[in-house]
Amino acid sequence: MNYWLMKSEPDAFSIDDLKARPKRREPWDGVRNYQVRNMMRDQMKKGDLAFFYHSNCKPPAIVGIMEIVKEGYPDTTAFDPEEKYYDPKSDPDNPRWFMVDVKYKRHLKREIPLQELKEESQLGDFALTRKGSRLSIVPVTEQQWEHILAMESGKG
DNA sequence: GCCAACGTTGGC
DNA sequence: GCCAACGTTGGC
Repeated sequence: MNYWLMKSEPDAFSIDDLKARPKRREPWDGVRNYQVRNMMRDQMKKGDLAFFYHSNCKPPAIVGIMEIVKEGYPDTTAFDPEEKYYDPKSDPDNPRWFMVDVKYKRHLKREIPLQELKEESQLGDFALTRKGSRLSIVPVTEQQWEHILAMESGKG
């Protein structure tokens, strides 16, 4: 059982958008970064839990929880020239990009802003707040997961 | 809108 | 394999 944090710009796809999808499920497509691709293809397992993080907004924050419901499989949006994330170098016979399916679990009782996560020294070396980190999916340790859930009800 | 930090591309 | 140029991310 692994834990993750997955970023999305709420203007493009928010947690409310996910909740509104049929069966509250959606493929997490459009990732075009090799490190993140590798995580989705190799490490993310069915049943893993992930924080939904709103990025590039005010304030950037963890807003909810979702579950990985389908493990890595080829990202078909890479094959379609009509798609925003079309990549002519991804061959259907040898796909370059992968995605997972996620399912909405719940909103947090309150949003936990990035600023608060940065100030929380007990989170230790957290991939989200590491200097220069720009990955759209980052691993979360079990300790960090539990601590953030405690922050959910501990303040605000 | 700015820009630091990274990642990717492609000429050599 | 090096590295300059360029593109992207995402906080601020």
